[in-house]
Amino acid sequence: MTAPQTQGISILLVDDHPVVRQGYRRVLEHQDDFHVVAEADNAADAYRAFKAHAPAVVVMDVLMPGASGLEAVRNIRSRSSSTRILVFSMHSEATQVKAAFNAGANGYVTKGSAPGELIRAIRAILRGEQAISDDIARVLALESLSPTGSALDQLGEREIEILRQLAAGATTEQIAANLNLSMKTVQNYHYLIKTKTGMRTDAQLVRLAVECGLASL
Amino acid sequence: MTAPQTQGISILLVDDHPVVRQGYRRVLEHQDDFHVVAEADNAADAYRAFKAHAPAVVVMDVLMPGASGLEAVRNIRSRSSSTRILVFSMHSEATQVKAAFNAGANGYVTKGSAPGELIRAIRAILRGEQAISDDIARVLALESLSPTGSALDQLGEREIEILRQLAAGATTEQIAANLNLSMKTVQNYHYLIKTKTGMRTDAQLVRLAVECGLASL
DNA sequence: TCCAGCTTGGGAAATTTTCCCAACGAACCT
DNA sequence: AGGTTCGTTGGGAAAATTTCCCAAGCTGGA
Repeated sequence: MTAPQTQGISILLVDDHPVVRQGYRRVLEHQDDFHVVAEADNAADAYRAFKAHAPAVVVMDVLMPGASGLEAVRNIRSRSSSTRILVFSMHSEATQVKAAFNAGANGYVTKGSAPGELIRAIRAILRGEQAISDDIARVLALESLSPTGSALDQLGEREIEILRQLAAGATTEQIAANLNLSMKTVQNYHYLIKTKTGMRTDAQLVRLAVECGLASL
Repeated sequence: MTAPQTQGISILLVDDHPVVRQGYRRVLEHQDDFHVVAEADNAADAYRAFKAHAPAVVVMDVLMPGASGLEAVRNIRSRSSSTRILVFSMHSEATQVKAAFNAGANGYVTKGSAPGELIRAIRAILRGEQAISDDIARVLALESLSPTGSALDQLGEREIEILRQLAAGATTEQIAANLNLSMKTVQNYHYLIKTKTGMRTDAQLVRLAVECGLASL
């Protein structure tokens, strides 16, 4: 079940854009000891390819249609704790990065990074380190300086779930039905979420939810 | 001011992600007569590179930080009507595609397209045709079948502007101040927009605005 | 045990939403 | 010209929601 080490480092490459995969494949195979053994363009195929090839490293874009890439990261991590998973993404928000590491990623590199950073990150996670690209490091560093963590830290589980559904477009009535609550309770949560987060309009709440990775689109 | 034809087809490649540019460069230069003469990673540099190299074709990602890529398309088009501009984008929404063509693009290909489609599109626009990738064709075809065009088609200018500001997170009061209207008028627009678009919550309005390219994130 | 914090909801005033309506001007058609 | 449509701007009034205060049950920790 562990990856073969005899002929270099086996890599599974996951991205939904063929051209982007070509770019990464080229960058990766420029390293003599790297070998892309499989590609996938969605989360389900990624998991299948992982089981079939048991690669030493999974390089994955978390932004894919259908099932979330983070879902795939979680699945892979639950199956193998030794596989190194490097996430690359368009996003450099701290919440996105944390979500990736929570899901089991070993590294996080933005798509804007230079090719060399990707290589360095892979070598780092192969040594057992955690790797992030320079721009991510800057974002996280700045965030750690600010007294306010993620806006979600101040919210309870129930509040987060209601914020998620609000951002998804659900009405108060639908949320109440979904969670078996009275509309009154949902209204109170709605208000509480706004005051706690300092958002004044529902539109701002949606943007917050998206920033925090609670909602997409 | 026109591109030299003697040594093949000169191409300017614009994308903010270095690795993505590498992927495209590889695909493009696999064609003997294609030659990438310059790259740029933002709208301003793209315009500068265009003026410096006068490429026959500009291949550009419209989704870039800072100034919109569409802005750059407009600038280039206003300077040269003979330059062929191929837009590629993550998005396949009809409104995005129309916006690109309105800005002066000759073709539109999604990043999810196979490399061959990109090549075909470039050859097509070089012949003076308009080119779109298969998935875009499907989206536009379906849209032309449905009686409802884009959700924005049914909205007036003022309504669109108010929707934009709502989605951006502005309060009724702020919008009224921004547009020199009474709050009552803004409220009426807000309601009218919801009924016209069939959206029930403000969160759904935000999602609609994002889908239509009125707002980001 | 007691406190703190999450969860759940009632109550009531303040505010907004909802839908009705009217008026003005511009564009368009005849 | 005259008429019609449509976008824009707002008033009014009932309905609904938001806002804020309060309380009770529950859980986990000091």
